[in-house]
Amino acid sequence: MLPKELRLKKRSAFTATYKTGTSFHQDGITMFCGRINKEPFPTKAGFVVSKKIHKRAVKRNRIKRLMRESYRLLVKSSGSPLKYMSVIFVASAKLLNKDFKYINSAMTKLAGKL
RNA sequence: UAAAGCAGCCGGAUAAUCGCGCCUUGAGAGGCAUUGCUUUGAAAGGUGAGGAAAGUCCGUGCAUCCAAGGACAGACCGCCGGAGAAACUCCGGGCAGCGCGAGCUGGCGGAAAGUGGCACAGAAAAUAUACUGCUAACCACCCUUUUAGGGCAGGAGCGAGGGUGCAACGGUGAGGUAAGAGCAUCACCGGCGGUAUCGGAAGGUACCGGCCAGCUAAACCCCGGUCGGAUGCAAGAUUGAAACAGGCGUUUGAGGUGUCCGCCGAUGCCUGAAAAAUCGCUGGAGCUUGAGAGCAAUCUCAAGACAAGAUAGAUGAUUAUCAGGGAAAUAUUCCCGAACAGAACACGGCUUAUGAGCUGCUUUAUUCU
RNA sequence: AGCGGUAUCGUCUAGUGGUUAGGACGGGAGAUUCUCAUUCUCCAAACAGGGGUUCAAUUCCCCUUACCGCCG
Repeated sequence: MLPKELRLKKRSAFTATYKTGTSFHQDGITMFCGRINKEPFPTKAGFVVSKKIHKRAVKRNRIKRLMRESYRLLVKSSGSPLKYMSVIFVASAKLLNKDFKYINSAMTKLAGKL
């Protein structure tokens, strides 16, 4: 789990990030990026796993937690990215029953764009 | 030994590193200000998903609004007794069905108040005798003949047979008769009613009676019982700056309260939204242990502990060892290390999903003593 | 989290205790034409799954599954 200041929380912030439109895709994870950051605040991150992916909450939570843990380790090793104001990671059905290593490699590739 | 039945338990453990939510203590820093208030908060300690948290199928509490009156409608329940706040809940008993048995299952009032339905087949599907059919005892008729014999189904009698169908107006056997029939005949069985008796009741048992009443109420309905209604914690309360919405006086066309009577609604004057924060929010019809009452559900008493409370939503990631399981195989090696599944106001049930096992009691079969 | 609704041929739908489950579009075959279109004839194709009530269930009742909606 991330500390509070690195989490994207408000609904308005989510819709604003989606509107900006820059997005990247890698191995079942889609990354939406918000506006370019003008001040050196750390990027806020949000994680989305839709109900369409799986009906059961346990499996959705598992994907979400793995993505979050991977992002946390990246922040810990290389510092918080500063380029964008916000970033959202959206999972697809491809990630069902995948382990930490698979998701971590995908997240690392995406983080290279930050 | 094998196969079953019932009741119950468990829902992994330990350690290391890196993290998150909440609570307590709170170094330090900032602001107001003058030794108090407030904001932020390093670090430490504590604590952090379930037996179903699920489905939302029932029932409660809690909250707001409407109404607080009457009648009707409506919804739900339905063998008896008990438990429970209540329940499409639980326990015990009865009855019916299933099973060799231990046991299991049951939405289990009324079809003799009324209405409706019962396709196809069948004579007929509910007022049975319209059809087919049986009968020459009786009346009528005919023939032979003489005190009777024969014919004839017109009258009359009969409800037995009619292959159908889920179902045919009690069943089987005997007696009886012209032919027959529950036929004021008989035996056994089924159903109905009465009496006696056992039981707290549902109901059981015995005897007697007349002689029969199809199925369907998860069709309408009847009987008995219960129920203020609506909305649901995104209920709702408080704080909160500006565009825009709510509260108080006058009148009856449309609208609302399940419907009707009855009651609120439309027009003029005064105060406040959304986002956000705090509360609601977890100490409870609760949990554990022991004693007592009861066949049991459950209740009573005593002691003890309380430790999720998030809000884009924490309870995680990686690694090692062990319990445990599987395979090879024999002093070891390899693999797995789970299944169903994640709190969102709380509780009582029901239903559905679920891995590897363990414990106790009981039944049946086989073998041995 | 809470509260509702729907499910019928490939698609859109009708039916509501006894039906050969009807229709339209689409598909296939044939006829008409020199060929195609149009038109005509014929054919195939469905009651979401499981259990119960009933003589009989797409229909009535219960459970499950899938989909959709409301509420900020």
